[in-house]
Amino acid sequence: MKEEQKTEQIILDAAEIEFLDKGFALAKTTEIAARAGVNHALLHYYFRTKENLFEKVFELKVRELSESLQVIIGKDSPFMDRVKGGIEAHFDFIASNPKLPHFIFNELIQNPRRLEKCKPMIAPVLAAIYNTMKIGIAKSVKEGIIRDIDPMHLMYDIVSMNVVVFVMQPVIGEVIEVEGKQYADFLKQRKAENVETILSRLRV
Amino acid sequence: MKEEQKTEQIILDAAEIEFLDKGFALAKTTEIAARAGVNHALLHYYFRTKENLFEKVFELKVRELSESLQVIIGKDSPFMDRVKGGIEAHFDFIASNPKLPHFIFNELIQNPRRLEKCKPMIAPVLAAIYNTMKIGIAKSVKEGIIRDIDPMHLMYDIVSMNVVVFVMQPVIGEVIEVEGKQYADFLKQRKAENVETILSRLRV
DNA sequence: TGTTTGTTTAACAGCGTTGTTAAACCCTAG
DNA sequence: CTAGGGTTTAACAACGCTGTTAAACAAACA
Repeated sequence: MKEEQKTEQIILDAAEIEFLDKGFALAKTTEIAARAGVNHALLHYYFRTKENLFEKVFELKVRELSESLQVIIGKDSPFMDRVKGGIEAHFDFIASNPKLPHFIFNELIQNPRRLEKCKPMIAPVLAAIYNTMKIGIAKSVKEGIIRDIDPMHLMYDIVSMNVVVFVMQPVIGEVIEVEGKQYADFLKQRKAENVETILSRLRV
Repeated sequence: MKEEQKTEQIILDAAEIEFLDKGFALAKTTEIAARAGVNHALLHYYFRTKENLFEKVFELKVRELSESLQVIIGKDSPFMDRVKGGIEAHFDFIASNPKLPHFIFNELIQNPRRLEKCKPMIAPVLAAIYNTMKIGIAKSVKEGIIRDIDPMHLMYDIVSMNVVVFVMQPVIGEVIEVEGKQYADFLKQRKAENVETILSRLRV
């Protein structure tokens, strides 16, 4: 009987698409209702305000993006393998959520109140990753496996390389014509390139 | 007598600040007028519409960002030096225009019509850089100075590394407390890290 | 059966923003 | 001195979007 989703969830799903696509400012509640195949009065019946609905979507997405960083750490294995695996996992996550990074940062930049609310969600995640990396790096440096590097910079390196290609894709993809299959190939190359670049940076 | 700028330019300057800060959707013409120290009727007297005013600002900024890529090429000198100099120059440009990349991409993503209009401005610049890089790389590979790399990927590598730190700064800077002097130091480190990472990737 | 819950319809109030207009004003170049 | 362009004031029309409301309706359920 509960085969079809509840209406509330249907609206949330529609909202997610709309918000990720246009951002809070340009998204319209009427459009979300339409996309959900539902009357726009009903949307307000469930969520009362646009802000309300947005927050529900946004918090979920912030959590997802935070967790995506955790995969960079990976499980216990030789350091270089862990880094490689971490970069690839992180890349794959962004690849299946290509609009996520730009969306999150855009909303946080444009609305200080939201940023304030999210601090406590983001800070501990960053701290945890930083510490884990620091330990792994220190150990591997002592073993002479890698060059020394500030964990903060390593994080920036990985995130930079993995995120930018997807943020720029909507623009670059229009400027440089590329077919679907070609783009898939390009992404595969890009993933390899990112891994290789970071590993080169680490190799003694 | 022409010591003070013309009103039109004053409005443009105010608009630039406002648009870069909030983006087209959230910027208010009244706010721009106020910031320009000018009546809001006068703004419309000069530019008629918000869209009009925005386009004037936007085209200028797209040109600036495009040109910033050109510095990556640099002048004639040993390849590794050229790359190093290029990365540093590009980094410095973004450092003094930290909001520019996010602004441009955000507007292009959110408004397909604008993207369409900008294609002819962007495409030739990219093509030119691509070709110059391709030649430089081919030559240096033959000389055994660097490993082979697709010019496209090298471009992505450099831009990724240089841009992300500034895009993320408004958020990360809130999450991780950092004083002014410390931030300046961090940027210096970051620039060195970016150069080192790219050069490591290229070294045989 | 009647009650409740979810849903639609349709109309509308309120708000903020953009863009317009008319009138008066001020400065300065001719 | 005066004519014209730049500028202000103040008011307002128009628009689109958010959020509300009342009434009717459908379906599940007691």
